[in-house]
Amino acid sequence: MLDKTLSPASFEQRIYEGWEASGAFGARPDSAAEPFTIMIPPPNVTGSLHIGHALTFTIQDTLVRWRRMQGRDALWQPGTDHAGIATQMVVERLLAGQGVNRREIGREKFVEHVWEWKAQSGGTITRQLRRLGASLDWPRERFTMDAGLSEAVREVFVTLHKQGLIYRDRRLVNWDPKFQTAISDLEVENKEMKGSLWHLRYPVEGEAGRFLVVATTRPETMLGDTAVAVHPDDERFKDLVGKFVILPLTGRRIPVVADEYSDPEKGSGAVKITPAHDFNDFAVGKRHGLGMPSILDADGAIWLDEIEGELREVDGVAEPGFVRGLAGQDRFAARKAIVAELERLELLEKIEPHNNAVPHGDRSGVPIEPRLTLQWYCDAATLAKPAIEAVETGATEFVPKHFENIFFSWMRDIQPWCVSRQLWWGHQIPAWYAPDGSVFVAKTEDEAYAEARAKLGADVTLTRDEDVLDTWFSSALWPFSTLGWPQKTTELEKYYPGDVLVTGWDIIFFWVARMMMMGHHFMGGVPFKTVYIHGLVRDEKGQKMSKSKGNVIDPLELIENFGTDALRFTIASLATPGRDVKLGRKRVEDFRSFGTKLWNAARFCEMNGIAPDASFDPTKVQTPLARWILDAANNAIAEADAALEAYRMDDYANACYRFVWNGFCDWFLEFAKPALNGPEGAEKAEVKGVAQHVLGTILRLLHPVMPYITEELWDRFGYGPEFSLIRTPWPTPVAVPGAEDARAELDWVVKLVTEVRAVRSEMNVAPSVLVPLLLSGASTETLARAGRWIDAIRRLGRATEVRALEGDAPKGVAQVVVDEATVLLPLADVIDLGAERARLLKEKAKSEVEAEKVTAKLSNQDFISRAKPEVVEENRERLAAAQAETARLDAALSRISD
RNA sequence: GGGCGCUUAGCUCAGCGGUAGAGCGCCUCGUUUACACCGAGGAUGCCGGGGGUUCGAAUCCCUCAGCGCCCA
Repeated sequence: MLDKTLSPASFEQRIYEGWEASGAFGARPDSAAEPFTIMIPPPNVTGSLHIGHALTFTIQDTLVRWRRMQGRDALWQPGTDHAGIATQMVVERLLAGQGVNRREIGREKFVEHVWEWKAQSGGTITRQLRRLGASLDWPRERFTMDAGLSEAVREVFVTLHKQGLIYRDRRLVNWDPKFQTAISDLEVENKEMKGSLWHLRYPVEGEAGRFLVVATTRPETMLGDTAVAVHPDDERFKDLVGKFVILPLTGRRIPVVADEYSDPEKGSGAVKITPAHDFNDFAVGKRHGLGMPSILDADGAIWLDEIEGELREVDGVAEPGFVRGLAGQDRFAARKAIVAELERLELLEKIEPHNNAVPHGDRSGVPIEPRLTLQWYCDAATLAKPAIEAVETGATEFVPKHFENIFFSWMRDIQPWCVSRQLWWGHQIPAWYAPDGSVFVAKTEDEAYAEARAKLGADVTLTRDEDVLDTWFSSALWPFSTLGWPQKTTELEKYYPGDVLVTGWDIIFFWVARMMMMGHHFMGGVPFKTVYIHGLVRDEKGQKMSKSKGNVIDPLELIENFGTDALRFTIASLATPGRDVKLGRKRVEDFRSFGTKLWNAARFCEMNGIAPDASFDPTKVQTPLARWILDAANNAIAEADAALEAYRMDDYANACYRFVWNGFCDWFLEFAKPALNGPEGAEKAEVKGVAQHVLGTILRLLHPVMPYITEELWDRFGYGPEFSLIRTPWPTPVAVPGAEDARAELDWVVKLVTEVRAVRSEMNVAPSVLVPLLLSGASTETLARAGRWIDAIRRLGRATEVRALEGDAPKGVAQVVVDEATVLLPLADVIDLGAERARLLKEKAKSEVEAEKVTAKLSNQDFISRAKPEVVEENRERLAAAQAETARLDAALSRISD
């Protein structure tokens, strides 16, 4: 016997282990079945499951289970990434807690610590994914730092270098002073901040008393100014172009240049140019051949090495001693000191409040610093071209479509990708340097030496590049590196390209775009055919979840309390295309009832001896009830398929919900009760047969989204051996004889019962009062139906009997119109005739309004001539129905008027 | 500044040319032998405003407003 209450905790773990042990998740490279491939977006190896993971992996698992049941050879490739910065940060903090600094212990030791940390915490997320029910092919699990994947990284780096698509360049990067590494544009978040606009007076050379006022949001960078730019058309400064100003504090002589970058409307109209500390200024500097001294070090502190030599004293303007005193000061402290000094020198014109976007490191949270350094770059623009084309031609399609615009906008304006990071945790760049500065890029040290010796002689000593690659560099190779590339494996042959990539819109640039570039370049084709983009999970108020806000919800806690299936079903129901998902504990609690409903329906079946029967043939059923529910099941299967094909998780979940609850439970089981309670015989046998068949269909239909409860019921009922539902074929519609007649018949019964219940409820008739139903104007078919369904109607409509009205209507009846017939409920003792009259008049008014609306339409000549004929015909039928209804209500009214 | 999305029942959201929907919530009734995480019934909408196209607009176009996001 099934327990009275559903307790997911009692079977989830056992079932998952059963599936996993039986190899149900495994891809079958040797099978002839058509593959279905999804690459997992690799979570951070040291991370833990958050609600966003629950969303994306529920969607992926649902798709995978569905396709697997359809007979596809499903590969859901698992794995994790090494998350360079994040992981290094965690381990550094851990060591700091023990009073250890990574620089003290050195690179090798530090990396050992990271591997230890990985060994310790690396299983967390994969364990949690198991709790979510994710049917990943675990034996194929990969890690971006695995030997194989590392080989792929080296291969790609070396190849791209040979092709000139990876190169070293000295240009401005986004420098994170906290982590002391370059980061990519994407890892920078601009935050709107309240700041100031400082107006500084730069004395014009040779014109005593004349100043050029520049406006800046970053006065501390003035130490590195090498020009002042004004707009070429700006009349105010025309005579100054080509002249020089004296840079305060340092005494440097810098030119006034004309450049369109300077906006006459902004600030003072003149802008200081600091090429080594601002991206725009860097461009101006290049255009005008300006010097580019750096004045900040890796910590973001003042650093004078590059300007020390040119400091000179200028009376009332520059004082080398002051500048030297700034050395080593943090950029923000230096700002204060410099502003104060300029004020003292009366070179500060004014300070205006000013809001500006300040770039912050997304991991470190500190303002990033543009810094001139030598880094490795990838020529993203060249790699992007075929990737853009692939989306333009539809080789890869985004779902929903509009996300393609986001992809295009970024890809068409893509900047060189800085791929080197000044970290220790990651793939060390395979580049070696000779003492003379020549660079040897090779897959191994031996190869690098071989090349170096050939070029520079036998006794050359090489030093390897200290830096590692951006984590996304290895993630970009994921769709093929996990399949064994650069080796030519059967997996690579069979599972590349993948079918669909599922991820949130925030990852389009970081990962999707880069996989598209690398996939195309190295595999000669797109890495996946479809990119399904879902929203992000937000709290019930639509706020982004964050630890600092304290509004995060823990998927594991939800699983503990409501079960994995409840969480998954909730997520699926709310996952509307491309929109963010507002999710709270309450939503999961509400949706939990669906699993309970299914459990109880199954329990009812069990109590009535409904059990799997392989000999049952749905195409041979005779009773309208069996035909009707099989037809409804066909419809549910079709809806589920269509929804899943279209990546509409919400539609799929809702179609299942409606069929199970409003079809199977509300009506089928109720209609089945008389037969189930009745004598053994053909009818009862067929009802039981169809019940077990449809319950089995429901379990299969729901399995992708609610894997646990469906497997538990499947096993307990004995539809198959333990843990076999996951491998059971997906249901397909069956040919149902006489479906249309069955639908007409059962729909009529439903309508009759619903109408009778409604009028009883409105007339406040207690359920305990049983009433005969008298049919007036009923066709012989209707009377026959009433006869066939008498037991169900009695039970569901609280009726004593159903028969044709003979002679005059009794006094005091409530009446409802059902198709051509009018149903009379003699309620002389309980009915309020006034209320009944009012009710009938209201009904009549409704049908009259309907008739009027349709009449207006039909009397419009344009409508008759221009609308589609079937629409016109439909409206004619509607009019006839409304008029007939009005007539029957009139008759009903006259019956109760004395 | 450029671009995108959203605005439909109290809440969360489907629908995207042909009779306004779902879930939850709310109100009334209910110990009918699966289920109160239940059953039956009910109420609730100028489909953001304005204009246009069309025989017909929540749905297509324009415009305005508000909210959100992305990129500068």
